[in-house]
Amino acid sequence: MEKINIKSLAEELNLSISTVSRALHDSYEISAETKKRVVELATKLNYVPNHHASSLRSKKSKMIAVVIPEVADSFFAQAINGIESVAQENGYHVLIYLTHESLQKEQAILKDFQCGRVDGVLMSVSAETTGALHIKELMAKGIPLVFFDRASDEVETARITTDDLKSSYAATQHLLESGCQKIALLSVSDSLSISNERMAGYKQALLDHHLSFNTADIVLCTNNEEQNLQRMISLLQNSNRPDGIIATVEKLTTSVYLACHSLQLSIPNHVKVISFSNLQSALLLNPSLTTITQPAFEMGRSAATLIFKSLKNKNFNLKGERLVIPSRLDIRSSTVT
Amino acid sequence: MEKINIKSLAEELNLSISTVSRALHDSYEISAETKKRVVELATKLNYVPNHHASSLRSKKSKMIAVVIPEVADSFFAQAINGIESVAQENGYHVLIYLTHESLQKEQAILKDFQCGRVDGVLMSVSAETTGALHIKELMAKGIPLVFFDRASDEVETARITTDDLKSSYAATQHLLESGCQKIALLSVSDSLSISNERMAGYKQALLDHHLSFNTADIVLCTNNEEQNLQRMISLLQNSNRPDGIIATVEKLTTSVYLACHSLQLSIPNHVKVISFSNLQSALLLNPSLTTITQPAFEMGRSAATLIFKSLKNKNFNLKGERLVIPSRLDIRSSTVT
DNA sequence: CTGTTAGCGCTTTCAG
DNA sequence: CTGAAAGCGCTAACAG
Repeated sequence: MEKINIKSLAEELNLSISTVSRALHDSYEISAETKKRVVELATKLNYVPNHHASSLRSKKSKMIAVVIPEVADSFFAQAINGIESVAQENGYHVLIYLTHESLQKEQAILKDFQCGRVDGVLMSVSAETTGALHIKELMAKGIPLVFFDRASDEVETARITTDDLKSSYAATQHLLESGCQKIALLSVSDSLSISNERMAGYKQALLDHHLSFNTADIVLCTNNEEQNLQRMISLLQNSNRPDGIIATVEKLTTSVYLACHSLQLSIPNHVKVISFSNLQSALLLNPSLTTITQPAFEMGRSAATLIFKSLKNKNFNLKGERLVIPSRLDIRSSTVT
Repeated sequence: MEKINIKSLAEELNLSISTVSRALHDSYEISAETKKRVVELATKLNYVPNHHASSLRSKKSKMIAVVIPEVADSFFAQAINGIESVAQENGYHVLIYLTHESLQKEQAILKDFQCGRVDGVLMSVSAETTGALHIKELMAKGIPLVFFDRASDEVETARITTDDLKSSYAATQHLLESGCQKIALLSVSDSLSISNERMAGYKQALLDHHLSFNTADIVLCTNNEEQNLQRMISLLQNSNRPDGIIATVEKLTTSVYLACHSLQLSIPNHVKVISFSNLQSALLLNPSLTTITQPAFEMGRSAATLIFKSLKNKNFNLKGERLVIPSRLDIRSSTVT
């Protein structure tokens, strides 16, 4: 079977290549008659346009990139769902890149975008990221970028976040009102704005309840599960151990649970736990864990919508965009050993 | 700033375009000296190759597509993680497509690949999929395709699965040995091979325990959560209700839980539940749910590895490849109301 | 070891 | 309303 492209279509129809191209793009300057003939032959011959050629020529790839730390976390899984659904509606394709929280990888990935591989980028920065030159460089090339969840403070562009400060305030308050005396906060970064917000809400709640804030109660965790578990254990086997814990990232909750298990501590009898989270089904199944449920799907949709808006409407400015989508405090309280 | 490409590099260095191209590709027929000069200037000027041009010319996109029903499910989230990690190691890029269990979408997506958008495809077919012409057509164009988890029986190509029959046999057996008299199986499809396997293991276990198998105990669920919940409720409020349930798909577990909750049934006292699943952290936190934990990450890695093997080694035949990665029965048994 | 040349398939002025 | 022609940036014969 001979390969079929607009050239072969043109020959078959005794039209010029450009006419066929225009007809397929439904250009206004082509007669209805011709359009019909072209489209009919195209479908008959099962013509599929070569996207590489059109991208090369038109400088538009019809692709967006999603750059995230990991997709293991169900937050990002759902965010991808939201992003992909909007992309499909807009005829765009979605590339996924995982940084595994490494700045170096993040840089390499963004650098590759400079050649126009994608038309826009949705990004959640890695915990390791401090500088922002790689991001700025990319944007300087005219590629729009939207942050979702984790943003860099050094870059002026749209960001979709949750009400991190408010929700961690609410979480802390809830624990205090449930009788907790000593609340620990588990964090993954001291540079991410999102971590700082969550920390700020926590501190503010303590202050408003006339409690002193103790640096030792903030546990900075890493990407190393083993190590995190050890930290949880030493935190909880301390005679002066916390009776409330807020995990600012879903997966840290596992470490807490494991630590409690090995120390024979009961949740929530000995320790009350609140986790920032997004496990739809699973946490629903779990009777012991109060969660701050983040609107991952909505955040994904919003971020994608914004990118496409800026892609369609060239003079649309992303800089001012700040969308805050509220999360939900889901209180659950059965007992678990 | 003037745009920089291999042509501008060539001019700057007084070399020909092809020499520069070859130098950047580390071709053996270029002197070390020249290579060094080229690479140095390239990095100095921050040269980023235009991937659309090279794809067009070389007919290789260095991209693979992952086509899955949804990513909400943590199985696919982890599979993506596995796939992306292998892709990164091999210098490939990953496109994600969601079919939302719709055959029509699946067809449209695969059709677009025919123009060479991607070099290979990893796929888990949608529950709705019956025919396989769209898949065969794609493969006829020389695009390698590997199934993971959900395969089509009508297509001869590599498939990565778990030991579905064995694990559902084990699950059923476990319930029987725990004293269950009447076990229901929740399924999502009666055409997917994976569903059939799981059903077969279930039936076999019943037979081996000299129990009769009752068609009414197999509940076919859909993509509609509301509807599924209703079915669970009518299943469980029946006087002759099952005392054991196997959910062949993670998210059906939610419906079971909700139904039990509204009917005030305790898990596992009134009903023992086993779920095919892959929630790392969350189910770990859940004390009541025995799971068949699927090796999602490994399956993703294996599928990707296979694709790259076939991409590198053109005469590598995928047809015979059948990789079965064992899942794990994780028994948990605390009580939940 | 290096250069010349001919496109990949498509878009897009510019002419009619 | 349609056609001719010039490339997008890169690769890969082929020639030296």
